[in-house]
Amino acid sequence: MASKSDLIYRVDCPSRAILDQIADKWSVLVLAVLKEPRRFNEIKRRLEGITQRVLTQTLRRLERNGMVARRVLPGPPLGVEYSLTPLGRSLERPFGAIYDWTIENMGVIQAAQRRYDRAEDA
Amino acid sequence: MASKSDLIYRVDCPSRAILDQIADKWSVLVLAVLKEPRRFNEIKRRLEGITQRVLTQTLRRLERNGMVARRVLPGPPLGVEYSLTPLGRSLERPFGAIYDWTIENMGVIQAAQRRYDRAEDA
DNA sequence: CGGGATCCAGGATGATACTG
DNA sequence: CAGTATCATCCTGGATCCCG
Repeated sequence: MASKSDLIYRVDCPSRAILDQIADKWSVLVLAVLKEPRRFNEIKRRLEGITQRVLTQTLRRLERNGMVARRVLPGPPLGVEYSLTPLGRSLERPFGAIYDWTIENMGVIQAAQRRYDRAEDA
Repeated sequence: MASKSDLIYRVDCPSRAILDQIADKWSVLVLAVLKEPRRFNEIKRRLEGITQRVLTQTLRRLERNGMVARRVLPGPPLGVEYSLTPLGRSLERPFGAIYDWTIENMGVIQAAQRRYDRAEDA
């Protein structure tokens, strides 16, 4: 009875690789910040807690995936502006839904965590 | 000019902690599998590539966050069934949107990646 | 069947220093 | 300003063995 079709989410499905790329917290937040085009340090300042290294990596990954465009501003002084591509903009809605869900359900989740942790102690 | 409000996504906002909890690929896939209640090894079989350790951790985390319910089946033989709570079910829509987006845009993304990688070589 | 405990290696991360 | 390079560290995940 255990046929091949039991395996719904196969490892070799490209969607799995893509999920790996986008399903992380910083991508959600970076995409949110880039609703308007911004420069590197602008993004960094708005995402309290991110390090320059991780921000660079995240932006590179998003750029490679075609979700973010990188544009060097005619200088000096040096400047680089990041913005959403059409593909990146198409992610705004689903990612926004996640973020909104998070905000809406913060209270419920924190209550659940307290309940769980209390039960653990016993 | 650089006021405190520039900092949209503060580290101390609980939503950031919650995003940490849910924004990973396995949560998306586990929640998808649990559209119907399933037992541990059923889930594991359907999520090709996940190890038992990681699946356990993911389920525990989802349980702690109040998104998944764990129920020990009257045995023997032993059995444990996992199912979505109402909170978990409320995540189906936004997570499903992410998954659908992934499927729809696989081709575009892979093309972008090839383009990027080719440009890198040069 | 459904895990818990342990060990171990590799990748991610933070801090720091340097550069065009 | 917008990164790259390096190093020490930490944490995750894989593999394995065991138990009720």
